[in-house]
Amino acid sequence: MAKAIPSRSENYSEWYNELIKKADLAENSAVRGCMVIKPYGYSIWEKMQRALDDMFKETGHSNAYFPLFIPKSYLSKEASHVEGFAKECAVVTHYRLKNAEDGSGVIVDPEAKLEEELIVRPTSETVIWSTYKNWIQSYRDLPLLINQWANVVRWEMRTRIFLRTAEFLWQEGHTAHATKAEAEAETRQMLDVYARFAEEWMGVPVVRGSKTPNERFAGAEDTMCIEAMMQDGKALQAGTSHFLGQNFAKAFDVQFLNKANQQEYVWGTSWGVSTRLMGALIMAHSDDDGLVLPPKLAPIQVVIVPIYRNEEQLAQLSERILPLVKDLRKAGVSVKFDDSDTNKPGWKFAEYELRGVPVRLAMGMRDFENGTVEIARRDLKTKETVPFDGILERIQALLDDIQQSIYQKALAFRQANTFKVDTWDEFKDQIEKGGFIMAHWDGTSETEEAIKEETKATIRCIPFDAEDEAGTCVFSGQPSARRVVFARAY
RNA sequence: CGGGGUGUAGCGCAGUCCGGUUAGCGUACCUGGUUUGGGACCAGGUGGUCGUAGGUUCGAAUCCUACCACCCCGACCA
Repeated sequence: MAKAIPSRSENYSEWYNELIKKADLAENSAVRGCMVIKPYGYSIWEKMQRALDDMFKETGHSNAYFPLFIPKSYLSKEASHVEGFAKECAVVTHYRLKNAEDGSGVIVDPEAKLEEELIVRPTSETVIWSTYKNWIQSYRDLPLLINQWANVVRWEMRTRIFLRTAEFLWQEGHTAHATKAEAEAETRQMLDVYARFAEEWMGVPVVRGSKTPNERFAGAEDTMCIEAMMQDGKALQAGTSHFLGQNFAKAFDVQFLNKANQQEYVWGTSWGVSTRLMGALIMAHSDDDGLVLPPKLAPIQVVIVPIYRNEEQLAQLSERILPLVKDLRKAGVSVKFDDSDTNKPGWKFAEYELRGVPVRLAMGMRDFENGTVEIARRDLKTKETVPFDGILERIQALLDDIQQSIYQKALAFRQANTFKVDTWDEFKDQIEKGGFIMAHWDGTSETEEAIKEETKATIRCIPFDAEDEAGTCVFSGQPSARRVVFARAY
């Protein structure tokens, strides 16, 4: 058991960290808070990118690229925006190094100070809206529907691999519209895209809703989000979509001439998901034996392990297996035939389980003679011996089944850990046990902050699907019309 | 950024308190042989700026100072 990882119940965060290292997803770098995403982890991210990018294109968006550096002055143009980000910005002040005169190494050349400092983007609203000003003159230029795949930097005090890193990868959509209604519809449309991606691709059920004013994006009029529950009962914000109103249009003077020949400010949205989704994927499904990946995002969907004593046996097995490999690839299934003789079958079984490969086939001489093959599924750790004939169809059906099954399991977990709570004592008691708490809230920031202060729980969102239900605030006793989701969050 | 902990071979660790042969163990890796249906076995080997930089000392992994990174708790955080 050379590569065993700690159990979830023993130490959840150590389990998370070790799993990421052992499954070869990523590692910490020499730079504080920054990570190296390793090939196996990056290929999962690439699959996420591909699926999301397709969905963005289907909804009419185009990709573009804006600069990494933002002039300092841009950041101050939208008041609440700068307030939200100022404390965590990396700043470029010089553009040249030189050798120290005492030979001690390289130093920043004091003569190469920048006239105006550059901010490494924490998000790109400012640089993009300053560009949109030049691109938009008429209602005919709208809507402007743009996405960019990029890295951003936020100088976080406390980092956690994938969940909160100083530099992370993401996509950020930035759109401009002629009307408020259109921008609002876009905000909701992209949130729904994220929810569909989380549920159908990642197998992670999410709650859709709006943030409270306290938790809103700096510069937005409404922030919608999807919230997922991790296996320790904590919430993870998995994606956000912001209705920006005319805030950035006004800050960067982006106006257009409407059909009636009148100048109007445009309406904006922005929306993003990041490599944090990798953290969500890991924490939602994986177990004490390692990663559990949904087939739609698994870099290797099927691994085939031959069990042989000598070259002749391997040749025989290969002759039967290789056509299957070819057929699987033709059917769009990513498959690895691991005929390496560097490790024994037992080692390979454990290794591919650690890496979360959804389906494993094993074939030895016993199967070869019986015309059978052993098929195992990662999520349930079950295996059975089945006829080799028809295995292709069986694999495809099993991949579909696993995709559904891990979603259903995560959904059942969330349902079992979501509680309606009506008294403050009950609230304090339940929050210690974890999970989502559905409770009434009086709608004030004061109450929200007081609850956070006392319990570390935040309002994750005001869910769209909450039913109207008259009640009283769990903290203040004031009247409330519907329940909101409280939880401790990452 | 405050409190606590850690940093020694690719990985996991001992040694540090109380300075003193050539810095050790497990695993991985290499070679040969035997093995192969759940992380094989035997034998022989390779691999170390002891986190970095200074200092104390005849002598530093060990003592002192500063810095860097990681982990846990807090503050901060869309």
